[in-house]
Amino acid sequence: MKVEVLTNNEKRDVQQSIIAKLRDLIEYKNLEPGDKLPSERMLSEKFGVSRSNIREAIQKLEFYGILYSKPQSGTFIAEIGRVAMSGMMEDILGLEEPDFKSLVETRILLELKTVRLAALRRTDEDLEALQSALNAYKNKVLNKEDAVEEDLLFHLAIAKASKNSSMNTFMLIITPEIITNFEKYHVCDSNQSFKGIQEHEDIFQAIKDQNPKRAKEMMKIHFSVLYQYCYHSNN
Amino acid sequence: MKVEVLTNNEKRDVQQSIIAKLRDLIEYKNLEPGDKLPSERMLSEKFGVSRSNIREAIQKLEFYGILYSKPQSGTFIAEIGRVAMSGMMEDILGLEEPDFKSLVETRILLELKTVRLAALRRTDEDLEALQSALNAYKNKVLNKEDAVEEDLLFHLAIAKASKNSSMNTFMLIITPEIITNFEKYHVCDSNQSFKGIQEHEDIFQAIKDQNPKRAKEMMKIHFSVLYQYCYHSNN
DNA sequence: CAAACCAATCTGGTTAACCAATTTGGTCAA
DNA sequence: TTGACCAAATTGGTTAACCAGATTGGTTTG
Repeated sequence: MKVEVLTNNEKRDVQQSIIAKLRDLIEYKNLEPGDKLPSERMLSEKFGVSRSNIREAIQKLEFYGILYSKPQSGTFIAEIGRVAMSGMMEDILGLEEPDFKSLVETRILLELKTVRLAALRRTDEDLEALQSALNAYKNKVLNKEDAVEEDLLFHLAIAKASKNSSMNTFMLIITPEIITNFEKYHVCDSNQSFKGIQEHEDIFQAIKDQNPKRAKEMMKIHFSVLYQYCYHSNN
Repeated sequence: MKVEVLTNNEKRDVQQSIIAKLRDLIEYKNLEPGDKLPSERMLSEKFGVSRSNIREAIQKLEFYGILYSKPQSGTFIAEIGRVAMSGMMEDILGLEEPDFKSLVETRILLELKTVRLAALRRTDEDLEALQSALNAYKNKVLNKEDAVEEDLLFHLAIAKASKNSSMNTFMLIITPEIITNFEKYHVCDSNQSFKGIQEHEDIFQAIKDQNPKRAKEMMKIHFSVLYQYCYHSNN
């Protein structure tokens, strides 16, 4: 068979079309929660794509909890109901790549919460991790070096101390995108300033004092520059 | 070669150990951003695991933006710096499966924001989608049928109207988990009540009126039961 | 007649073979 | 000496073959 190399975008389109076909199939066959999907081989033949493509599409739907696979048995529709499944598939198909504004907006939302939770729930261990992350950041800034990474690790340490694994995961997901865009748009320049040190120390102190309100307040100040960028830029 | 069938947990452990080994390798070899990783074949031999396992681990690190693969060329370390990379890998290794409390906490946080953004940014199209989701929900409740799915789709429609693709994605990620747990712990019983209809209509009206403050307020009321469950239960 | 049993078949998961684009090291001509 | 050029090796991606467990339909046995 002719093998062709696809770009990432083409690959995504193929996957999206498979998901759409799966949705149609489920609708057409009136498959209900718990029902078994046709085998991967059959689907690959029916849709005219490779089994790998089918598997990847199924894995994506498994990630969103819509399907689940049992080894040596089959792939099944999760117990979330036909209506919800159909609607969710539609949403997944309509998902766009997040733009920078969405990322920043989400980061601010998450961090104003994680810092509050961290102040409430931090253990002494968390405090040590935060302290060392803060020190690493300070050293870099005082040496006038680029400190974006250390800045970021401090914020991730806060997410970890929040004891909320969902938010922690989401922070990890958006973080690299944020870094890339920061470097692209040179948003981070202000973070190299000495002002950042004081803000970070204020946040750390509030978490140490277990003062959630002040922690959130200090984080808000820390984000004020970002806020402006997010809501007054044309990007 | 002997083929063995692994459980999901065993598979996860293998992947985690590969990620840890990759971290050690990068540390040991002092690989920097932009550097090329050894080839998949070499790594699979070095670590004593199959190439598939290596590929999956690499794909996970690609998902978090730590690595990137160029076809017919190699896998490279992303431009996020050694320190950030090492720290993020550590965080990824330490990630736990989200507990129900984390999920609910995150959902509330997200939805109080998306409903506000939806009120600010909704188009007439969004309004139509919201209206039809609301109608589907009302019909189900009035027929005394289970309406968890329709409830959920209404909330997803709000996320979509918020025009923030990150939050929309995150809502889609946590939604199935939430449903599953709702059914397990029977949290949703209250949603079948007629009270839910009024609350949903209030939220819808606030979005229609483009009144973000009221929209958030109404959502808060809608979540008050959930709030209690989240912060006063022992689970 | 029902239940236990068994072999053929089907399934998702895994491994191995293959493909084409890219690197790379060396060669040869200008 | 240098730069264009080429063929062989390397690489991630893709396809095909294979594996062991699960399912299933029919058969046998009590």
